[in-house]
Order: sequence, then C-alpha cells, then structure tokens
Amino acid sequence: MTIKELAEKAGVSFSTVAKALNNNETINIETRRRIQSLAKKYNYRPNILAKGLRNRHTQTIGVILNDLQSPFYSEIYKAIGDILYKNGYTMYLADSKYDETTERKNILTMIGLGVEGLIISAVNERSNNLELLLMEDVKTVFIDNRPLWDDISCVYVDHTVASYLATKYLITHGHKKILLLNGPVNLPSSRRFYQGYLDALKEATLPVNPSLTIYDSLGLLETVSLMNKIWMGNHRVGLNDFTAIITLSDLSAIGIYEAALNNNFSIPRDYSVVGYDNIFGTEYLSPPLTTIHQPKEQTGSLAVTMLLNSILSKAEDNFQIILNPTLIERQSVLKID
Amino acid sequence: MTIKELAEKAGVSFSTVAKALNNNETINIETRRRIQSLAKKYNYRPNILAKGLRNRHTQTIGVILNDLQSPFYSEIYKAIGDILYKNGYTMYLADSKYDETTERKNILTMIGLGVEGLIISAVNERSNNLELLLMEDVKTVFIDNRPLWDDISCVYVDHTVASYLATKYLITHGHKKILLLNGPVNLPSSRRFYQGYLDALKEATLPVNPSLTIYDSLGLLETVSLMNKIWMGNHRVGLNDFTAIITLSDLSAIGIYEAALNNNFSIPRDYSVVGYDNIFGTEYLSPPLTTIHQPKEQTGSLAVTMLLNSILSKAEDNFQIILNPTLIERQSVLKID
DNA sequence: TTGTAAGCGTTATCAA
DNA sequence: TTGATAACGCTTACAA
Repeated sequence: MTIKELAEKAGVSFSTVAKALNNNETINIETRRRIQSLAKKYNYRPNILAKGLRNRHTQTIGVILNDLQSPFYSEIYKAIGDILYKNGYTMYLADSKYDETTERKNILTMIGLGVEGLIISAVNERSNNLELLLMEDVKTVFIDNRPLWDDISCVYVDHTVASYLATKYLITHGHKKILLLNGPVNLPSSRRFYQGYLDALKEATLPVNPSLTIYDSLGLLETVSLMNKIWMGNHRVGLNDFTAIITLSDLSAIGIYEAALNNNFSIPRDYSVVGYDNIFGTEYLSPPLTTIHQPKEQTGSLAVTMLLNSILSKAEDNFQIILNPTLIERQSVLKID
Repeated sequence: MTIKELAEKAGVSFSTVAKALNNNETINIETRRRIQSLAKKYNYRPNILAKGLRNRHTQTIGVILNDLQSPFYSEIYKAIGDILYKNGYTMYLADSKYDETTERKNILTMIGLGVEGLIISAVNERSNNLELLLMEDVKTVFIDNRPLWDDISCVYVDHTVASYLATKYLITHGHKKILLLNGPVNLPSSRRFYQGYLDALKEATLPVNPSLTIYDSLGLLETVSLMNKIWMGNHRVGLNDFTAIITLSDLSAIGIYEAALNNNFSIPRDYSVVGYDNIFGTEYLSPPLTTIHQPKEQTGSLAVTMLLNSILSKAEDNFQIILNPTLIERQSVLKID
C-alpha cells in the first residue's frame, strides 16, 4: 500500500495524501481525518527507503561491535536497543570479530544503508577505518575504548583505574607477586591497563617483575591454554612466581578457573583471581568471582543518548565520557599472611 | 560520492557509470576498468536505499527476538550474523521483550525498512501479528517455537523430547517426586514441555502429582522468589514433596541455585536440578549444571540459510526443521537410593 | 559502445 | 485547500 494507491481510494491526488499523512495543516481537517483512517484501514506504512532517500532520515543507526555473543557486549546493545526503540529508531548490528577488514566492510555497509549514526567499539584505536569515519562525516560514538583523535564522542571506562583497583585490592590482601594477564602489547588499552597495575605496585613500594605481565589476546580458550602451560611448568613464568592473577576480562577469568580445575589447583586457596567486566554469571561461579565492574548498561545508554541528541539537535559538540569502574568483592581472593 | 559525481569525473554519462560499476558487458572493458578504479579512488559506495527502492533488494533481513541479552538468543543471532555477513547481508535486530504490541511495532518497522526477510521468535504462537506477517507476504522463518499454521518455515527443538530426556534421567537416578517449573499455562510450548514430563513418568509407571507442575513465566528473578517461597514453606508445594526439579530454562535454573543458597540447601545433596538450553556459563556453575542442550548455533544457522535460500532462489517451499535436544550430564543431579 | 529517460515511494516547492 | 512537479540515487529498457 503506497501513497499513490491510497490516493486512488481516497479520490484525491497523491500529494494531498502525503500531506494529510504528515498532518499538514494546509489540508482540510476533514480530508486529513478521512485519509488517515483510510491509511489505518489499509495498513499503510511509509516506505522508509523512499523516505530516507528523499530526506536522509532513515531512523536507523548502526552498532558495530567485536563479539556479538559476549555477555559484555550484549548488555551494552540491549541498553542501546531499548532506548532506540523508545525513540522510534532501529539498529543494524554487526560483528567485526576484532578484525580490521571486517570492521571496514561493516562501516561501509552501514553508511550505504543510510544509518544516521554509528556506535562502534573500534578494533584498533587508530586504524584508518576511523579516518574513514571522520572523512565521511558520520556521526559516531565510540565505546569501550577511544580513538586517538580529540574531536570525537566516546564513552568508555578508565582501564587504568580498573587495574589499579584490582591490584590495590590484592595488595591489601597480602599479595606481592601478581600475574597480570593483559591484552595485546600494541594496544593503548593494554598500556592503560598496565599503567594502573604499575601505579598500585609503586604506591605500595612493591617490586615490579616485568616477566609477570603477559601480553596476548586472551579469550576464554586462549587463557585456558596459557594457564595450562604455566601450571604444567611449560612457561617462563613459574608456578611459584605469583600468588594472584589479574586478568583483562571475566571471560578470561573463567578460563583461569577452567585451567585451575585441569591442574587441581583451588581458587582462591592456591591462587587468587580478580576479573574485569563483571559479566552475567560471574556471581554464580565457584567461587564467585571478585571482579572489577564496568557499567555496561550505562555505557550503552549514554552512548545512544549522546548519538540521538547529536542526530536530533544537529549539535556539533563532542563529548568524552569516562566512566568509573568499581570493585565487586566476592570470593576468589584469599587474604594471605 | 554518487554515480553522477563519478560520471563527471570520468567524463561519461551517469548511466555508463552505473553499468560499468555493475560490470555490465556492454560497456567497453577499458571504460569499465577506468570507472571502477575511479570509484575505488573516491571511495564510492552505492546508496542502498536508492538501490532498494528501485529493485526491492536491500540486502538486509530483520531478526526479532524476545530478549537480546539472554545468552540463549545471543548464541543464535551470533550464528545468524556470521552467515549473513558472508553473504553480504546485514541484519536489523529488535527486541520484543515477550510483548505482543512491541512485537507488532517491530514487525511493521522492519517491513517499512524493506527487509527481504524476517527471522522471528514469536511471542505467541497464534497472535494476529503472525497473520499480519502472512498477509504482508514477508518471507519469514520462525525459530524457537512455531506458529499454528502449517505453511510456514521454522526451526525449533522439540520440547517434548527435552523434558522427556530430563525426566527420564532423573527417574533413572532414583527420583520419583519431580517438581516441574514450566512456562505460562496457555502456551503450546508449555504444553509440549509438560507432555514429555508426563510421558517419562507414565513410562516408568510413576504417579503423576498435578500440584508438582508450576506454570509461570519464570525468569531468573521470578524463579528465585518462587523457590524462596517454596523453601521457606510459604507455598502449596511442600519441602518434602519433591527431590528434584526440572526447569524450562537455565536462567531459571540459576535462580534455583540462588534460592538454594538463600535457604541453605545444597544442590544436588538436598535437591537435584536439571536445566534447559545449555547456555554459556552453566558448565562453570557450582555445581556444574546438568541440562538439556539446545543446538542454538545450529538453530540460527539453519534459520538464516533457509531464509537466504528462499530469498535468493525465490523458491516457495516451506520447511519445518525439528532439532533434537541432548542431555548434558554434569553434577547437579544426585543418585538416590 | 554509450546515452536518454522512466520509475521506485517519498517530500517539498510552487502553481492553481 | 488541493494538485502538479521535481528531486533523492539507482537500474534498466530503449534509442542513438
């Protein structure tokens, strides 16, 4: 059912119908009513493609993340979807799988699709994908991490604070030899995560053992195999080199649990663990995981709200919102001597 | 950068450019090459809105589910997204939150957006939202459950088999009094879930106690409060009326764990539990949850594949694919006398 | 081999 | 108060 067909039924011109549907005051109120009820009757819905083509207003945004399945991200886009829905918007969702080529394709697809804005968790903080974004002048909000440009909108939590919190907590529980499972070495976010660890160590005037920081891209499975290596004595890090572990994600923390099981170690009796993210389920692990909470829902809702504001008001301001992580104390850390 | 602008740069007509970009053989191979490299140089991407408007071919599908955040669904649409990406398609994702009005809005939005097809986990198996879908003649694949019409495509797992498996497993472990936490009483899927439970009980010539089946819409939190009621003695079901629990979802099983903790009961020592879905994380619960596995990834990939086939080949066949659940034996069930 | 023109369903401008 | 018309960016007969 298109405007034209509706016009036939109503016996008026199609442009009259168009105006009537948009409640244009210049159209006689009775005509308007008549046409509107006709529209309802015939289940008329505007073709958003045509609308979008005409006035670049598709009521859609794109959300590009790195792992659709991860509970971390799903909490974020859940929040995004909810707010979008309330505002009559819909989202495209795409998964870059931590791959720059895929990310670029996703960005280009979204632009071609006519999205009015983009929320993206960038694979890399300075890839030329991001330049593309700026060049094409797409309204975008970065989440989870932030690119190296200044003039952008983003909302993310400060990894330095997170690892500082985790490290300090372990130190106050008597741990002096702390293994840090960090992200890939070249990533700014890994640098930040390391920095907080360092800060807390220095603050406590504890020695920093460089070999106790492992840089890798550690998913659940990767962590299992890394920790298996370590705990089976096949790694430069020895079994007694550390009493506690800080890791970059709860998924990875679950991997540590798994490896501990494999090697008959008990958490926290043999090793303490602090995770990061506070994803769903960590409270039900055995033992419940002590972790650093990221306000994921808030990240999502702040990001859409910012984006929607900028779309709707056409304001050109950019905001950097830095959220604070908090420590969630549960039972994966042992107090020692 | 549009076709017209490209045409200016290339010094040819815009329709020549259009054809060249589509690799139309009637255009001189050199012209084609020249234009194509020009397109690359200027970062040209077709406007999919215009394309879609012209030839109803938006390369998008809609996915409408009931809880974007649930690990159950996220595994499904992860699989959907992957296959879509490989085929150059993108998905709109929307959350109906188990609400029919929201579902209807979502469906209408998607249609207006020009999706070529829909994958939907319907709120209700016979709402008039589904009639709308048929009426509008949108290619759709139903997942998770199936509407009551015959001439539809769907992929879902047989709940009867699932609950049969769970019940039988408990029976062989010596349980005779089994509490069934079922979905809302009016839902066909609840009926099916009940049926399997009944079948197994009858097969073992065990008595069926109707009061041991509780119908409700049981998320994690709702289950916690239900089980708290029961275990604190504030429910018609008594503490000793059952030794084991079968529940309609792992999320709900986690709720049981939580309530057990609250009431100082041990699983499986005091009560055995069998879940349903086998969502991520259940293997790491304490104790690891014995549950009925739903092939979620397969559900997703079969659903998109069917949809894509029907879109691409324009075939009009409909398929009902019924997947089989399997029992995952872990440690939440105790063998008793 | 290339170009012209119509049309997809809207909105918006201008004329009637 | 209503209607005709052009335009958004693209595809595709058909004409040149």
